[in-house]
Amino acid sequence: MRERPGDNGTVPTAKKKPNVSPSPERRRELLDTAAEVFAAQGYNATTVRKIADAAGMLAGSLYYHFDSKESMLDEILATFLDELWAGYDTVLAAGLGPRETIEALVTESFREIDRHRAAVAIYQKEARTLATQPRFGYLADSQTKFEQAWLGTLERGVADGVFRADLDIRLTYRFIRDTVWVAVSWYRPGGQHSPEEIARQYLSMVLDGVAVRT
Amino acid sequence: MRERPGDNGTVPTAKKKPNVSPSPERRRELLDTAAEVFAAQGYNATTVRKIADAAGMLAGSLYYHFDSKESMLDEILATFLDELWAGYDTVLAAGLGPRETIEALVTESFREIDRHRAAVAIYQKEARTLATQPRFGYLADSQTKFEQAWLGTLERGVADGVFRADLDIRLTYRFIRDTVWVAVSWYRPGGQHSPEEIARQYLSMVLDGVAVRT
DNA sequence: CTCCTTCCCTAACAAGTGTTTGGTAGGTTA
DNA sequence: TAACCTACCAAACACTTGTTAGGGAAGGAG
Repeated sequence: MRERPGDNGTVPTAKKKPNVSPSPERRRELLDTAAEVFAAQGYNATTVRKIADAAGMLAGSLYYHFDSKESMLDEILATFLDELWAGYDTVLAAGLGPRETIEALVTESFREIDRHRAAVAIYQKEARTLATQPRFGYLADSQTKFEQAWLGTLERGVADGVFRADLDIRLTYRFIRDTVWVAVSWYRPGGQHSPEEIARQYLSMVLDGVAVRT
Repeated sequence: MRERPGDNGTVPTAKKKPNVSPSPERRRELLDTAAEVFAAQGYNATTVRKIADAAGMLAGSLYYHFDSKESMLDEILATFLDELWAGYDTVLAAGLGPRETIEALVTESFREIDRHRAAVAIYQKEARTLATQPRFGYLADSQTKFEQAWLGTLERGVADGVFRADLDIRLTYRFIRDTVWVAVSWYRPGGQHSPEEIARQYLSMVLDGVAVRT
């Protein structure tokens, strides 16, 4: 999906190669709490001291595990997108019909919201501004791939006569995309509806409408 | 709608009563540019120096017109909400049927997005965190009123048999509310679709669905 | 002319920001 | 025991933040 600096072997020109080796498990723990704070307060409003507070340590100690505040955000978003695309690619490779593909993508999306609520919330709030930054270029790449997948499926559905042809298809795309992801603003895991149940009702509204058929 | 400190006559306990009188027109100009920067960068990521840059002046000069950065945000949001509710109340007082009320509310909403794009974008991003702050309590009030208006209309529609009864009505409410307002993330005034045209297509999707009727 | 108001600038302030450096307690290894 | 590694603390750093105080240019009013 993307290249992360430092992932490949020891590069002599690497600026910072820590002479210590923090455990990946602890990193994950800290990233989870950081993601919660980011999601609740917003990235810019979150200070490293707030993250450290939530983790029960001091601000400077975070830099034993991470290069910077930005690299925490980076890792949170990249991890989420990797998992998201693993799910999406599976769906897209299944060779389903247009309607079934849309249904599977929507359901998969709600599962991702359930799994990565904090990361999705951060993505929703910050992606647009971050995508302009070179470091977060993979966000723009993801959006492009996202649009291709959804728009392509919709076009296929129109061609097959299962989706309405009288609608602006880009409008439809943004409509479905947005309706799915904004759910993160109110969805709470462990609520009265499972992700699958929410997906079912969302799909019913999007596909069939909320009005009674006359 | 709300009480703003300093709106009522000269209160002796008022903390800051400027001995100067900046012109309201200039305030509006500055608030418009401030709103653009807030919307583009996010409130917390926006420094007063960036606003001053965009306005062609220095940071300190802003304080001739405004008490604080926060009061700029306050005035931007309050002005927007006042106008929004003027439109909504007109619709709600018109005595329309449920479906027509929803249609009118959605259309009115897109007009507000067209008129107050920046303010709506700020509202979308920051309202949830701001509403907890006492100063921005009117945001929570507005959300309550908002929910009553929309949810009440939907319930009336279900009772009248014009809206489906097999859907979770709160889910439907959030669905419609979100689909309308997230449009601000991509909508640009002067684009190829007028607010009314977008409203028409949105309503067609929400009410009748995107699937072809069989 | 002088006075006054409007509007902005210059220059600084204290608080808070992300980050670095050196140190150290506790456990593991030799 | 000695050497070492992990994970953190304590204290500071350079910088940015919102905000303030005093001053001054421009223009209209008397």
